[in-house]
Amino acid sequence: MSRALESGVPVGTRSGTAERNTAERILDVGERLVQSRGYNAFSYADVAAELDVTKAALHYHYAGKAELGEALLKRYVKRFAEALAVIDAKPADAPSKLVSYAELYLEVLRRQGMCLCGMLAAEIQTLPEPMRAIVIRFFTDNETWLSRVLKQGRQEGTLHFTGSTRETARFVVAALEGAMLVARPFDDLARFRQAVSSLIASLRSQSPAHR
Amino acid sequence: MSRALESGVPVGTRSGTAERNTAERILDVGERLVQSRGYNAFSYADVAAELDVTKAALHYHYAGKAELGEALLKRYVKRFAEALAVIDAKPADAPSKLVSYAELYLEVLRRQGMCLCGMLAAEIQTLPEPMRAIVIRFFTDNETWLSRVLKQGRQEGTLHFTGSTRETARFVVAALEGAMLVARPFDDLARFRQAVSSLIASLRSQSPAHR
DNA sequence: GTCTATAGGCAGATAGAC
DNA sequence: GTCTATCTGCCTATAGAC
Repeated sequence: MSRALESGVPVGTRSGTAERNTAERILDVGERLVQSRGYNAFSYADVAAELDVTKAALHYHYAGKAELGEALLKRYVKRFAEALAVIDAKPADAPSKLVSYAELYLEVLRRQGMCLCGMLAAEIQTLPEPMRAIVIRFFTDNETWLSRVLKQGRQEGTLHFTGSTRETARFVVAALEGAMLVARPFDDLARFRQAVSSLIASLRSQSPAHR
Repeated sequence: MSRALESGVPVGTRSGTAERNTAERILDVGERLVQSRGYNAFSYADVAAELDVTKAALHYHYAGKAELGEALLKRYVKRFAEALAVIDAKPADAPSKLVSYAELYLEVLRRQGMCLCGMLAAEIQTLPEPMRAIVIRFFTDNETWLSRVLKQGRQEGTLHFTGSTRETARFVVAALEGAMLVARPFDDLARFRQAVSSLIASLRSQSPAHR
């Protein structure tokens, strides 16, 4: 399911001569830069240099930095939702789905990146309003998806937790985002994997009250 | 213990006429700005305007932005360590210590801020090397402290977890940093508190293998 | 210690030619 | 669609007066 998070090339959007839509390639570079350096530490000049075009060309495709940020954020959120749909398509128990879910994050981390929305969450106070709204939406959508998985796990008897499914879903999102955040300074994938193991193990274990 | 994280005024460092050391007040403002906006989104001009001095005055106290960043980071780490010492000073069971620990984060969040090192972790790729080293040190020190608390909890029988204490300590740090990160876009303290509840509840519950 | 003044660079953005 | 040229503004930083 990691495919869905990579830079897909929809055949129907190929232009006549260009190898790829410039608009799309701008998003690719911008997304990677924001994920590695942050929204406030990347510039039109960075993107332009990497694509070997001028800043003016970027402004043709995206009016300003705010619009570019909004566009790449929208695409990221859409792709993430598609990745979740892929997980849903295949029947699996709840713990397996959680592992698949964590692997989406792992794929991003592998490319030295932070979850785009996790990065933007840190910078939230400096973002244009439209971007803020999408970041918030990303988290609530993830919580909703996880709530369903957790509910399934509770019914299956494969997962055990004391709080509500919504509350626990929020905890899962927080734990994974935090695991990425902390793993990056150490440049250590193992740190992230261990955190995922601890998280899933804690959701498999049972409360003393239930014994 | 939240006191230790606020702007203390060491009496011995008062100057003759000034109400406070300017150097210290610069750190206060800089710290708050980095915690709310990030290292890359705050400037000497911001700090100068807030203190009603010129940028040149700031350069007298801290040669450049990198030195200012390093100084406020060092102070933050030192204060955090002091706060942990305060928790240690009073005998308490492991779960209580975890609650006290989480309250350190809550105090920061109350002021609309992100954990300074969590914020800098997001921006890690753009930071000067000396700052990176201190951020990493912050996390390892926290893990070491938490490892002791978790070990205590295991011995007391108040905490249960399958992985090693070090591994679980890393999970706790990740979960708390992530809970702050995600709570901020929602501007919702309750979100953070719920995540803490879920975390501590999951550490109190027992693995099926132990039943 | 703090100021004024200024340097030099890069940011985001626009006009208009091709 | 992409370019050159340019604008305005803010950034970090420094020199030198007080």
